Amino acid sequence: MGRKATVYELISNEYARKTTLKKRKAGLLKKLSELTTLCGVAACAIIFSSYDAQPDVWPSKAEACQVLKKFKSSPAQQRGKNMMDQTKRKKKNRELEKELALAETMAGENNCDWNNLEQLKELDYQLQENIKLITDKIKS
Amino acid sequence: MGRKATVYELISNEYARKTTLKKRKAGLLKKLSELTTLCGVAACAIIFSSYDAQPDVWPSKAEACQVLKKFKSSPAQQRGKNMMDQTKRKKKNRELEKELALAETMAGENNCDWNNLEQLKELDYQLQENIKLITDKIKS
DNA sequence: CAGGCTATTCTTAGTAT
DNA sequence: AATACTAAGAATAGCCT
Repeated sequence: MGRKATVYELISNEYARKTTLKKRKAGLLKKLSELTTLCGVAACAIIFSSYDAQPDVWPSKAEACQVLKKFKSSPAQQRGKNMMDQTKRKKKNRELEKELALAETMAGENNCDWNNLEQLKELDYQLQENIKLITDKIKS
Repeated sequence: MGRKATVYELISNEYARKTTLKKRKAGLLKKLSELTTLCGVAACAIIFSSYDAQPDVWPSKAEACQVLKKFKSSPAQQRGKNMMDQTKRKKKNRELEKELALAETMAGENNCDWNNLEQLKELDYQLQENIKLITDKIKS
């Protein structure tokens, strides 16, 4: 009973690996949810597993709404800080390019099958749609 | 010493909130790292906090490389499953549009300041670059 | 294969430096 | 603010059903 010390390498037994993935994925979601609630931040996680064609994306839309409502109801002054920080932020854009490049890394590692490409395109489509939405709101 | 029972709501004290954010962010990163190592999946997390103009993006590029190397070295048959699943996957694309829309949710909740817009644009730029990279690799 | 159990390991709130 | 400590709380590996 109980548990052995965990060895941090790929679990060789497929059933054990799948079970652990399921359990830990749930644990991670809970932690993410707690973090957003306790600290008033917005967060998401994406997991590309071999078992599902589509990545698991968290949080659910409903949870995201809840998190962002709380974010909105927090003192406006706090959120305002970021907007006053644009100059400093712009200077960081070049560094950001390097940091944000998860997808680039995937490409660099030759992990370039159609599945990944489609996922990237889908993400890009979503992003562009939302950029439009936000731009329209700011204009109006 | 030790700890009290945790109440899962926004921590009112700013210092405590910031400290908890730091600790739990580190814990989450560790969990994410363990998950990818133990289960052979690729994963990332993004946290938009009020304290930093830019979101924290995980894993680091170095860690992503390591994860994806392991992913590559896993049996090709397993990765191949996804590629045979394209038809089913395409049917899921409409559902995916709803699931992936974290950014859309942010827009829908009127959380539409320039900071978010710039972040989305930056992400989109990265995605488009990587779509180009992958497309080129597939063509060649 | 999914769900429950529990000993054990792991995480972390509060505190001190 | 960053780091270290530690007891109490939380997550989970291996089992069992």
